Amino acid sequence: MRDEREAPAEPAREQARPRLIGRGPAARARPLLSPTAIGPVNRGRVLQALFDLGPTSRAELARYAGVNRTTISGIVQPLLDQGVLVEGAPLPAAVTGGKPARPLWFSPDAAPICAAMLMPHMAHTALVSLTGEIFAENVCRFDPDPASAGPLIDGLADCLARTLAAAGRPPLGIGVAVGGMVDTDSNTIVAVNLAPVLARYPLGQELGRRFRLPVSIDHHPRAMLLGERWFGIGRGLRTFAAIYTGEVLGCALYLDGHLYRGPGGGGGELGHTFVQLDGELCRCGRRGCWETIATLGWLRREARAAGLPQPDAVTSSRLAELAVAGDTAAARLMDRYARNVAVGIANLHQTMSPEVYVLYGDVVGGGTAMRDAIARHVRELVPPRPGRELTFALGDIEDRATLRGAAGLVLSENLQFAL
Amino acid sequence: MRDEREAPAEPAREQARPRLIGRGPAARARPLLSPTAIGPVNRGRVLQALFDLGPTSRAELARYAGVNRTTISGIVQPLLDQGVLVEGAPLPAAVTGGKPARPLWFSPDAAPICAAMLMPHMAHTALVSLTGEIFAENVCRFDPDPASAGPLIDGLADCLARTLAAAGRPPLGIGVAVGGMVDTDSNTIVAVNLAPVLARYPLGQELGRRFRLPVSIDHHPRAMLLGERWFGIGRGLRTFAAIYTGEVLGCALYLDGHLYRGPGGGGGELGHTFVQLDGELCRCGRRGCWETIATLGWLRREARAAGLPQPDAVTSSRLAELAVAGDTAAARLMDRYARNVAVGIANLHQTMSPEVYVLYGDVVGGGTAMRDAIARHVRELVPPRPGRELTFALGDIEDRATLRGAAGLVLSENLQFAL
DNA sequence: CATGGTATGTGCGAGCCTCGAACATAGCAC
DNA sequence: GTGCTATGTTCGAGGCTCGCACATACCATG
Repeated sequence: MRDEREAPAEPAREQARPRLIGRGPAARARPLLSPTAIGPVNRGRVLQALFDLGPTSRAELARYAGVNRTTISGIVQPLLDQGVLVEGAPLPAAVTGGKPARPLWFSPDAAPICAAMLMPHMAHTALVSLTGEIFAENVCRFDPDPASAGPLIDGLADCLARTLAAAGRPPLGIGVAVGGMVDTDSNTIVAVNLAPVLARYPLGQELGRRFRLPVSIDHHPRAMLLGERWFGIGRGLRTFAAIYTGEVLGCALYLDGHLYRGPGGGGGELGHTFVQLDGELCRCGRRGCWETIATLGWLRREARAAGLPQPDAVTSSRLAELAVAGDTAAARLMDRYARNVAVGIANLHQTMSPEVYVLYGDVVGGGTAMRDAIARHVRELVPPRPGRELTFALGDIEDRATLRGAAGLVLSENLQFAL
Repeated sequence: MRDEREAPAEPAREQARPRLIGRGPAARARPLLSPTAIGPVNRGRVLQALFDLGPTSRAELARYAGVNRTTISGIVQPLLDQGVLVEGAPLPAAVTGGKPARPLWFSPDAAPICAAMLMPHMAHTALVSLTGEIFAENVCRFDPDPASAGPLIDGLADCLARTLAAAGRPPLGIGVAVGGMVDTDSNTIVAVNLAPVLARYPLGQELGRRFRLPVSIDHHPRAMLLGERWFGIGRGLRTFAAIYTGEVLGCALYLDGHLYRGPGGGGGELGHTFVQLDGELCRCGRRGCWETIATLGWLRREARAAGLPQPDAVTSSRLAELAVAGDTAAARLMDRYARNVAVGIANLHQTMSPEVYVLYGDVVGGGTAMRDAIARHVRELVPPRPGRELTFALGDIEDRATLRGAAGLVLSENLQFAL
């Protein structure tokens, strides 16, 4: 345990340095800006703006970014020459006249991104174009309970190799969304439930060695969030959250224009926050975690208690069907489930107050009815704050969202120059 | 209510723009960098580094920031000429020889910052030097339950005027820490408990008009956090949290090198997150908020139930005294209180995982015993994450921390060019 | 069909800022 | 005194954006 010091009572400054806490010896300031750094940064920001706006002319981009048109031309021209961008057909001019604008957009022939999801029981790989299309998909299933990480990694690598073979040109990089804890500083898997052999596996390094491409890995809710940020509802938003529901709960945050990764890639482990201190025993050994009331485990126990048919196969999707068919017990259970999910979202909202929540996993099966129920409960559970609104959206189906998210990892690495 | 859309199933891009959610018409990209912008940004970062490191030579700053020595000289020279910085006595050279370094530090004659705290019952103003010293303090008390905002604002303004009269040169600006909700976009008070007349008062604008100085306002936990970031334990940390306890709970977050302010200045309202869904009724009308178990209200009710003397005057400080004196009931209550405080911190930790927590308000009175108890409970309530450590620190006494924090608001405005 | 109006995209020189190399400075050790 | 080391400064080179002027392309009107 590190020493725990108190703020001094004496005038602060004399021995300023010894009082610093928690800084490694290699601590570095945020680097200063240099004229040469401007280029890549601005190129990244222009491309971000393109993602956020869709096909856009140079003049429009200049207005959006608040810079001179010539600046945009200078940034964009090399990208056109390299074939990253293409110039679309001239748009009809506005009624007021003027030279018609030529929108810029990503070339279908630009380098794609190789995306992968790695789950305990399967791997799924694909190429993702800069326009968000998914192609060259490959899937492989793993034996349950493998004795070592080898077979899983080999399976994933085979899948990746097949997918990469379909790429016309070398992709920008490989992004992997992992169904478990990931240390994003070291590109290493920390632990995967149901696949303990993957604990501490240096996945980034290993894939980089095999394929000679930059590799970005992260855990899967964060990847989904980035998929949304680059290709989905998150485009142009400054602050939003992704919530994954199902057997477990997951969460990721986009705050103030940046994916939030806590120290060592922590943060977002909302499933084990307390919502009922003396509640049910959780898998983590504590009582009353959000996971004890907002996962499929809870739902199925309650479905059995309510006498629903096939309680162990109940999902939000099934509940919604039953409710539509007039099963009032199912409708009641669905509402209670929605409220339980809403509790965790409400707590998150009080803590960080993002503007938009994107829901993934099981609750997506419940459709708009489920989404609206969750939204209603969250609004009821959060003290009103005048002028602030809340938006709830249903995310893509799981694999699609995750693959796009894995691609988003690579994009973020390439475009979001930290500064 | 805003419409709530789903991610489309078709290839994403064609009608990209209509799908954007939650963007005002004036949405702007992060601005591009320009050569002229580099100057102020780098100056700000060098000054930040000075705050973080204490008195430091040009060469050391250059190493820390990873830039050429000449660059630092170029940035620092104008600041020396203006009298913001001064060159200290040459430090003895290292054993290995070399020209002795001349550390740079803030001049005692540099422009100070005018800091204020505005609470329902009082105002407290002071000048804060760039070295963190507090002087020219003034205090005024308000009548309870005033009929209008006028007298409160006049009282604050009088206080400010007296403090400003003591300043040798015009201060950098006025920072105000407000004991209530603040909209930092509009520099307006949203609401203050116990002083409803201040609701929606445009404090920033009014003080700017009266004193012709830049004004920054924010709610007081966030100010305290910034005080720590610039003058205290937070120097050089990338991610930490401030937790205020007492009659109410407050919280502020410094994430990845930035103060977190949610949309419209929201976020950090941890007091009304649920920790016991069927718990006590909270002032907010909901049940089981953290505030129902981790404030002085709870503590005093329990003190009465435990038969402690003068239960309505119990504080952490008093509890600690009793416990030291051998009162086991007090010791037990103190531990329960510490655990209740720890619950909210544990939830925050799961959500954002900051490295360091600085505690303010009532629990500071409980001293290291209280801090250690809270630390122990948090560590017990959070699933372990290998390699991550948690640090707990006691903050300054309240007014001091808050005034420095108010000064920190102005510094952040001046130095932390958003970018 | 010619003309004026409007908006887009492109050269060109100016200005800002950092960088590297070379140099002056100031202490230590022998 | 001589060599060594590290700090701080001088100066020219290079990267990037900006404003201005200009070519281009379409509309509306008479």
